[in-house]
Amino acid sequence: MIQNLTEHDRENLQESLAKSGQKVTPQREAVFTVLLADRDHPTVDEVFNRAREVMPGLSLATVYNCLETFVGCGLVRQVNHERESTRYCPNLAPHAHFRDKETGRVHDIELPADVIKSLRSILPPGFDSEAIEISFLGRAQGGDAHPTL
Amino acid sequence: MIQNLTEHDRENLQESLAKSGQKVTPQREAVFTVLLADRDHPTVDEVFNRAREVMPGLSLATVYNCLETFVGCGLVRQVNHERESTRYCPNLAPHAHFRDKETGRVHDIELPADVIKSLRSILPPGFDSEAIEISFLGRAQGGDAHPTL
DNA sequence: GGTTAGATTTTGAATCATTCTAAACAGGGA
DNA sequence: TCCCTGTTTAGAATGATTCAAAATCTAACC
Repeated sequence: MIQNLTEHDRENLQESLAKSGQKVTPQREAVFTVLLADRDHPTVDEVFNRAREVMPGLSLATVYNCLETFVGCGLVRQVNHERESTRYCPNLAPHAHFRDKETGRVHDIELPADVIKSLRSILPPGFDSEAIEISFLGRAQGGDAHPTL
Repeated sequence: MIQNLTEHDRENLQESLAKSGQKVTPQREAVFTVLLADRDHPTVDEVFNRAREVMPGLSLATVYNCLETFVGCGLVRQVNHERESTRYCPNLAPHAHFRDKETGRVHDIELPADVIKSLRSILPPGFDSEAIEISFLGRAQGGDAHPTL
């Protein structure tokens, strides 16, 4: 059941693309819609399959292209775990990831500003960090206690 | 210039392997020696090339095997950045990684216990974490201010 | 309406790190 | 010596991702 984009999301898409001189296309809209529909950090393949349901002619390469474009204009983040397939996450707020060893599912963990600050403070002088990535590996009980948002 | 293992390192190798019922072999010793010689987080290929200098017949598959074995018995850690080749790190103390955007080099950053604790504390109840991975991305000035340990 | 330029999409081939497979090898007991 | 088991080896296979080139689309201009 893939809903259409809300007015707000569509504008967000259109503006973010415009900022880097790019346009909204039906494919990009479809891929973006899929990402927002289920925030379960899908792989490219999962996005591809879901988007196909609504746009059967869509090609895998296009999904790669769209996702790369979105990452480029800051609409989504990549999530990697070791060398497994890259996953995609439309949550823009600063957050860490928790990967469940058993299920492989990735959960978002809110990241308070003071924790970020204390992390940055461990860098010796001369190290300028633009981005921090934090991921936990372990077991999450009661899977849905903290929905995968 | 690849030195031999120190008495201490050799014992460490031998004991760690023994714990999981495995033996020291010339290949494992060579690979381990390479890892300790330059702690610059080499890729498998780099390890392979360095180890070849001292053991010309060594095969790439064996390097993969050795490194996997070492990871399995806790002698080394894998370091991943996005989907680039996996790198290997013989630093066992808890530490974060800082990846220099320009050079691609990875630096170890000491990780104080209290920072680890504050990180663990952001996990909602029900999330049990066994491992945390932290990596910074940015620019490190004066490359060797904090040697790659 | 037709034309052109530029971006976007598509298909299929290519790449590259890693894993797998099956055969050769080594070394320590029986 | 002969097994047994673990290890190494070479090469094939895998799988995610990227690339290349042709096809398509869109918007702007005439």
